[in-house]
Amino acid sequence: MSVEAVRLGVMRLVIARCTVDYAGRLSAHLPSALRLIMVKADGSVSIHADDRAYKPLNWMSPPCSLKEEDGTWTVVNKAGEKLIISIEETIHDSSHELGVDPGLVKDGVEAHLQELLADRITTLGAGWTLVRREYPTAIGPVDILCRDSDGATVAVEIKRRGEIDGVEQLTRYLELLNRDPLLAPVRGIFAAQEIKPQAKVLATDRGIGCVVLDYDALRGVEDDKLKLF
Amino acid sequence: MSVEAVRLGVMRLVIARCTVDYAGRLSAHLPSALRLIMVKADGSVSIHADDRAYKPLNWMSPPCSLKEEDGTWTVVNKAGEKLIISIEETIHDSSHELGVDPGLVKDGVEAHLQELLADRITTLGAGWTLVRREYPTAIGPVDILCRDSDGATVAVEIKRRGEIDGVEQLTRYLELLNRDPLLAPVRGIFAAQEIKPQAKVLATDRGIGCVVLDYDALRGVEDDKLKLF
DNA sequence: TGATCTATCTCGATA
DNA sequence: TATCGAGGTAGATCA
Repeated sequence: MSVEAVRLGVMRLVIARCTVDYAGRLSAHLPSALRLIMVKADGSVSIHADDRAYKPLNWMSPPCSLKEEDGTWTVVNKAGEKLIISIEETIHDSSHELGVDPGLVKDGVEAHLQELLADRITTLGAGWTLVRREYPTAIGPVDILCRDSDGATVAVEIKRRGEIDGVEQLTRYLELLNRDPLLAPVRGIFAAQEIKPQAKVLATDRGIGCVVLDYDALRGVEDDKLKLF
Repeated sequence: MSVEAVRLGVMRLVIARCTVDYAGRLSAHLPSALRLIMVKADGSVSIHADDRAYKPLNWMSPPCSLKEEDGTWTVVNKAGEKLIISIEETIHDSSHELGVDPGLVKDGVEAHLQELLADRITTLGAGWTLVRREYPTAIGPVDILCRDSDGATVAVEIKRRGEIDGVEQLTRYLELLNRDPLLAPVRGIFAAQEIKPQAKVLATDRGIGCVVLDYDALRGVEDDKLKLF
């Protein structure tokens, strides 16, 4: 296997005493200390201290290129951001071929909530009917457009966590939809797994209804429904 | 050194073929593959594939506890979130004592922008004067309150990147401030290093002025000023 | 402890 | 390519 292939195909783990400077969207400096330097197969570089699971102390996202010279590593990307690592002492240096990761399978995000609620629109009220999901408007799609038991139009904004900007977003949709004589009057429902107090106050103040969604209950209803067939 | 001290004091790097399941705020599953498992001194655990510098495939933030049993690692936190790692084959396993990191020194964030602009408020217009930074209101502090050359009150909202929710925020401040007869009429300025088109459209539509800040120029002015003394 | 806000946010979808 | 929105956002700050 060529050197190039090796450089592109492995994860390299270096434990070293180093200083690091980042110059890009901001300037940042790390004083000398022992850290983990991780170079991945895609060329990305990250520097970890011995705490925090998620965020590296410093990093450079791919695509970027690494030049190694006399214990000074220079990582640059297309935008001209620069990460300079000065290695003072290397404690450990190993490389490992991992191959391509099959990737993550997720469940329980907003898109799924939208599907579930659209399929079970009567959760919002008996006799309610779905007009459509992702109802298009000039300023973006409304999550769900439906009609209540009286045939009045209702716009539903769905969030996993309901905060103030979600209410603002729905307010803009309602303003726009209410200009359409075929739809008006349109009222709003703000639906989320969790609604922050400030968001609830603002929504209520604007005549927007709030609904807290129970993901497991919605899914349970779905499962029950599936069992019937 | 006791076993407990070792477990608490080192970073452990394991390269292993594993499957991972996370159950918590959502459910997620990683099929079998070779990955890096990193256990840090604070007890946090992260799982990395051989790409992307910043974000792990899966993780558990501290504080959390790890139980190791028959190749099954179970990481739980106080909220009841769970990360289950099933190790099938271990390729590498090393531990390294790093010590406490001295931490990152940063420059160029929003707080600094606010200081700079407050110190150089005439950047917004000749004859403008600062009333105060972090002007308190019932719904939170206004970044900068100042007066233009005619003595009219101006509220300034500062962001590094100006997006639509920043305009909404300033709008709420203006609505409130304009109820105060000692201040009214108050107009708004939306100031940011970069203003997104949608934010600019919304601001303009609401009679809010937009100013793009040049961080280096602001700092340069400061530096020049400092040189005079 | 809870609420709010920033971030070198990252990352993906989309126009 | 630029923009927009979601995220197991995480992490910090302040009440």
